[in-house]
Amino acid sequence: MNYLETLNPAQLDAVKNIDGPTMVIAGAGSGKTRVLTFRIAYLMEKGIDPFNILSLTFTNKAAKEMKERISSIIGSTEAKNLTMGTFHSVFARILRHHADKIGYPQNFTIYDTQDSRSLLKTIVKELKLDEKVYKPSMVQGRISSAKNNLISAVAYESNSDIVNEDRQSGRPRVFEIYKAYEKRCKLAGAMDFDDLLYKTNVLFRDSPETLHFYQHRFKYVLVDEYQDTNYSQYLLVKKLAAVFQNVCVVGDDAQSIYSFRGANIQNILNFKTDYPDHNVFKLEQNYRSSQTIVNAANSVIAKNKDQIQKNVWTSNDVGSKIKVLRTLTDNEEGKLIANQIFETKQNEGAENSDFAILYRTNAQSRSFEEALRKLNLPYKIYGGLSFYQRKEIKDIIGYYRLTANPQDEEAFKRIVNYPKRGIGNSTVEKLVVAANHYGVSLWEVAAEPQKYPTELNSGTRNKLNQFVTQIKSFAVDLERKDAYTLAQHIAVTSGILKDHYADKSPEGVARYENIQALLAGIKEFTTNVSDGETNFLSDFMVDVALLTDADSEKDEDKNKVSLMTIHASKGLEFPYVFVVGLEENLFPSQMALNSRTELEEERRLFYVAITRAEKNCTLSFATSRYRWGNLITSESSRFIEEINPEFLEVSTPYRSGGRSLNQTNLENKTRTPTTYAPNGPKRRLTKLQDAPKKSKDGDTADKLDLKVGYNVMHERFGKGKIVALEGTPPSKATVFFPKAGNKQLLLKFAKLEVL
DNA sequence: CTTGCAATGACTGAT
DNA sequence: TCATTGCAAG
Repeated sequence: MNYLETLNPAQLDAVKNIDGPTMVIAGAGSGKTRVLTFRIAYLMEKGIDPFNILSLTFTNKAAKEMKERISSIIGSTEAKNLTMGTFHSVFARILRHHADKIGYPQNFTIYDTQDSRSLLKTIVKELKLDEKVYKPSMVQGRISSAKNNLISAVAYESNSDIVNEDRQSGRPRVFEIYKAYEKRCKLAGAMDFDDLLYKTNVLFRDSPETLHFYQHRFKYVLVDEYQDTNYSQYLLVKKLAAVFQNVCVVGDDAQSIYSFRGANIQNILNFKTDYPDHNVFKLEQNYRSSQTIVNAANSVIAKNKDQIQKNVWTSNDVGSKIKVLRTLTDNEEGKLIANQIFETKQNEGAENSDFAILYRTNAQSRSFEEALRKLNLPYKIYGGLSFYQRKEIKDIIGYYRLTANPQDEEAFKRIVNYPKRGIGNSTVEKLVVAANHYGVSLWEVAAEPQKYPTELNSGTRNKLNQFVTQIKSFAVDLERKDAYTLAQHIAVTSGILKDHYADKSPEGVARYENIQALLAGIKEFTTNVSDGETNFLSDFMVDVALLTDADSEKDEDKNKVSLMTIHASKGLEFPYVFVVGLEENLFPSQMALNSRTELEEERRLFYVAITRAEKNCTLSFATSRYRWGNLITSESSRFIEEINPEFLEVSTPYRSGGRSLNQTNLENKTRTPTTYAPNGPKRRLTKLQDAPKKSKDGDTADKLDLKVGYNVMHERFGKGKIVALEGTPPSKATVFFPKAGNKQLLLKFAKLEVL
C-alpha cells in the first residue's frame, strides 16, 4: 500500500473511488498519469482481474510506460493481462477477431494517411473531377470528420446540411468520392485510421452479442486525455461502459488540442449528463513547474472563454522568469538556442535530454538541426516522417501487405513495378479499368486473366504472371515460416535488397540500413513473441501501420535534445523548454485566425507548450524567416503579449552585422538580459542591447512619451486610442482599435507610433 | 516503358 | 526548399 502514501488527498480520492462513473479534471503537471497508474494498480489490489480492465491512452508509448509502472507495483505476470493501448490499436485488435461479422477479412490492411490519400487521388481522377477543386487533403478531411461523427457515405449523401455545405463551397460531388472510397476500401479489404473506430461502432451495433461480450469483459474502463476524444471514440466508451458504468475519464479541457482530428471538447461536459451519478475530482496542484511558469501559463489560458474553472497552483520555487528572445532570422534563432543549450549544459551541468525545442510546425525543425549539429549536440526529432513512412520501408512493407492481403490495392500499385519489371503506368491503368468494370480488385484481374480478360499484350501479360506467381509463392509460406524467415526471403527474392545494395550514395546506404533495421525489428518480434501467440509475418503486420517512432525508442536515443511539435509534446516534461517561432501567422497559425474557437485552440496549444517546462522556459521569435525558399518578415506573436509581463524577461542578444568584434565577444560572454519589471528599477534595455540598426525596432516605445488618450498607429490593428497604461515607465497599454476592439499590448513588442 | 528535366505546389497538427 | 507531377525523348 505504500505507493498510495505518495499521493495528495485529491489524488488519493481519485485513485480510491473505483466504482461508478468518475471524471478526473487534471491540470497540467498535476500527476495525472500517476493517478491513472495507481488507480489501475489499486483496482488489481482490490482483486479485480486485470483481464477485466481496459485502459485507453493517447499514445502506445504512454500505454507501455504505464504498464511498466504497474508491473513494478503489482508484478508483471498480472499486468500482462491488462488491455492497454490507444483507441486505434485496441479496437484494431478487436476488429481482427470479429472482422467476418462486418464483412472484412481477418487479414484486413490498415491504410495509413498516405495510402488513403493516394486512393482518393485515383478516385478523383476516375470521376474526371478537377484535382485543384477536389484536393485530396480536403476530401480526406471531409470524409474523416464524417466518419468521426459516424456518418456513412450513404448518410452523407442524404444529409442536406452537409451536402449544402459542399455545394456552397463549390464541391458538390464530395459524396460521390466518399461513396467510391468506401467501396474501394471494402474491396481492398482495407480500413483507414478512422475506420478502426467507425467499424468498431458498426460491429457493436450490428452484433449485439459481440458488444455484450466486451461489455462484460471490460468491467472497468479508463480513458486518458478524454478532452481529445471524438464522437466515435466517445460512443465506444459509452457503449462499453453501459452495463457496469465503471468508467473513469481523465482529462484537462485546457489541453484540448486535437479538434482538427474531430476531438470534441464537449465530451467532457457531456459526461455529467450522461452519467448523472458521477464523481468529479479536480487535481489542481502542479508538481512539475516553477511558480513563474505555472502563473504565466495561467495568465495565458485565462484569456479563453470556453473552459472549466480550476485553479492550478504549485508550491515549487518561484524559479526564473520566462525569457523572450528576439532574433533576426530563423537560422539565427537556431544558432542562439543551440548556444544556450551548450552554455546551460556547461554552467548548470544539465544533460542533453533535459532540453526540448518545441515548434508549431514540423517544417521548423531544420534550422535547429543544423545549429545543433554544428555544436555537436546530439538530438532526436519526434514525429515528422516516421520510420515506417519512409519510402524504402513502405516499399518492402508493400510486399508484406500484398502477401498477407492480396486485395490491398495501394500495396499492389506501389510494388507491381518496383523493382522495375516493365509493368508501367499504362498497364496498371488497363488493370484498373478492368477491375472497375468487373467490380473486383486489381489482384483478381491480374491473377485470373481467363476470368477477367484484359487487353494486355502477351509480353506484359507474362511479366504480370511472374509477379503474381511470386506473390503467391510468398503467401504459401505465410503460415509455414516465421515472420523473420519470410520477411528476409521476400526482401531477397523481390530484388529490393539488391536494388538498394547497389546504390552507394550516402542516401542509398542509409536506405539499405533502414531496411536492415526493419528486418532486425522483425527478427526481434519473431523471437520475442509471448506464449499463446504465433509469430507469423501476418502477426507482425497487424498494427505496423499504427506504430510511430516514439514506440520504438532506442537506448542510444536516450540522452539527446528533443525536437518536436507541441502536439507531440503532450504529456511530456523537460527541465528546459524552448518554445520557438512565436510569430503571428505561424503561432497562432494563419489558418486559425478566422474564428474565436480556433484561436482558443491555438492558445491552449501555447498553454501546453509552456507547461511542459519544469525549471526554465524560453520563448523565441524571428523577425524574418524562410518560407518556401523566400524570406518573409514576421511580427511577434500575440501570445507573448498575453503573458502577464511580470513573468517575462526580455532580452535581445547580439545580432551579427551591427557591431565591432570586440563588442561581440563582450556581449556574448556577459549577455545579461535585463529584467523586465513594470514597476521595478528603471533600467533601459533597449539602448544596451540594440545597436542602432537600419530598421526602427521595438525600442520605439521607450522613446515615446505615451499618455492615456493619445492616438496611436499599430502595424496590424491600424489606428487606435490609448485607454490605459500600466507601469512606470509604461510597459503595457490597453488600446482601443476601431477595427479590432480593445487590445492589451506589451510596448516592448507593439510597434506603436504616436499620431 | 523508362529516363530526365522543367514546372509546380506544399507548411498546421497525427493515430 | 523539397518532393511530386507532367511531358518529351530514347
